[in-house]
Amino acid sequence: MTSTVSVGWIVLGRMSGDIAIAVLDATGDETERMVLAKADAVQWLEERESAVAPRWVWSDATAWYPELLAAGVRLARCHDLRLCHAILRDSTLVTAADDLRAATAWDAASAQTTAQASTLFDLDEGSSTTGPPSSLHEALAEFARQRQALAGASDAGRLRLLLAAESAGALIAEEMRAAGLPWDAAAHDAILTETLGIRPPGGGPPTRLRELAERVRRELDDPAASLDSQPKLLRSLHRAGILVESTSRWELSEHDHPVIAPLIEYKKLSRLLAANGWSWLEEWVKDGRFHPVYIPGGVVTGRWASSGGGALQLPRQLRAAVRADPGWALVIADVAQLEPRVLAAMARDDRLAAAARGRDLYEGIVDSGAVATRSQAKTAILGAMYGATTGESGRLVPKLRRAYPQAMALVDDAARVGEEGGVVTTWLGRSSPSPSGGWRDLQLRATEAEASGADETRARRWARDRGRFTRNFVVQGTAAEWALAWLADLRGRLAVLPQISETDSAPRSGPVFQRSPHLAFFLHDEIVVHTPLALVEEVSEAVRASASFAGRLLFGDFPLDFPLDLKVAQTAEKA
DNA sequence: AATTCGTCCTGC
DNA sequence: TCAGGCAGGACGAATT
Repeated sequence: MTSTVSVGWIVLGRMSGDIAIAVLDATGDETERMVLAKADAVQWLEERESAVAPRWVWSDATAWYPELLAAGVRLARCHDLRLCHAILRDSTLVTAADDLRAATAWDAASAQTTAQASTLFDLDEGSSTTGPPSSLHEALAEFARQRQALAGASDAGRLRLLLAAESAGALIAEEMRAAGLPWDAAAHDAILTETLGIRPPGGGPPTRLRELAERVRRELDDPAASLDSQPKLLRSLHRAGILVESTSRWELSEHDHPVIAPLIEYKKLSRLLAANGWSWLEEWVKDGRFHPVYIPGGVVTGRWASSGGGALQLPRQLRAAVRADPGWALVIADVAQLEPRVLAAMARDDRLAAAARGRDLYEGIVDSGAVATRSQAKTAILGAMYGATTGESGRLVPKLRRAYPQAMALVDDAARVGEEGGVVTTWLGRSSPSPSGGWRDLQLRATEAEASGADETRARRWARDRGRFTRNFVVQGTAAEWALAWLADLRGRLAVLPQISETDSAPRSGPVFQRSPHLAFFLHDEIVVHTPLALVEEVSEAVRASASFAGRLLFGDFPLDFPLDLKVAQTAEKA
């Protein structure tokens, strides 16, 4: 993320099994071009990486980096043309984006996403139709378009930070996928057995789950009741006199009937079995690692998405199965109340920043006198960021508006822009999508003289919906940028910590993830680092330093801290 | 038979 | 423990 003086870019492209390479100097002029066989290219890259550490320019990290990682090569910096294209194409900070928008081939999904769907027909051809263009020619053309767009941008500095952070994220996502999250299958199995009961050898539901199902059927006085089909269960409930409209937990719990408690418990357990039961364990945990697929920029706001294994929805209950290797530890850190802190900084709201000083932002709001209790503060803040209008949250938001007018003006403005069909932009320059054609049509129709009342009502509702989206977009998106900066800086700090081969007698060979501290998990505002025990202190310090760096990188000297909740988890030695 | 839709629950 | 934002995954039901 730091600026460099003379090191330029090296652009990579594929050419029928070989690698085509163009070296650009710091001003972007091409100084050298060559074609190398794949095997030679890996060595050449490794040599250039250690000699000059250029910013590697490639079409798509998912198409290039896994192979390099498998060969033991890690790169410090890249420019991911696919991800950067998406940002620049839509950013309101880019004044001339016509050329980028015309280059629609770069709107393609990542090679990896498409490859998963078509492994059966994978012909391993560079010219395949999946992913963005992979030739050197196309990469150079797109890179030129992107630099052109940046040159004319109204706040190129911020956009450059965003592109660097997004690209670093692309590297980190592949590295974390390759490294995996240390996962103790035996511990997971023990949790399942403890919660769900014993699996019958002949198959079928585990004992506790089956007992619960029988109890539910007994209480319903319906021996054949189907508990796994929503409509059928609903009918059974109605027959038993429980007049719910849905089978969701919150509605069930409003009723008083002996079937409710076991039914809710049944649904909870059956959910665990279906989502993260033994078959999940078998499918996703190999050799003590959970290998999720992360998708940087997979969410419109810039948050990461994931694909496969539900990596971002791991139930808290299973966190105990995340265990460091023997002789290693996990450093687990999350940011307390990231989004409201980001909002305070974006809005330069000194009063909200003052409330955020110290550990707990919600207590700070209570201390300022805006609301009476911590839970009210939390409800009010969430309501402010999500656009709540009703209930307790809707009643509390006005109090917040009086206490923190600057912060509230920022989200209120974002909502108004969205309602009017406009586009909002995060701190570093990621813009929200434009409203759909259908949305625009409806708003237009509703303003015409002969518009029906129904149209007007619907138009107003859609407008409010979009307002809530853009209101949340600026905060969630900027929080995602903060988190990316945190990750990217941390990765750099971890890279310069010693490998255990230098302090220990471990073998030098093998994947780099077996020798040094590495990121193992990331979830919006939480990171997990897997590290040799000897480096726990250094890693913890790096995690904190990076958080504070991220705050300064985005918000300069605005007085706001981002306190971490940091834990070290070490696997107990077995005697 | 295959695909899409709806519901519910998990995470932030 | 709902309202109010962003997601993914499972599974049954509806649709083609």
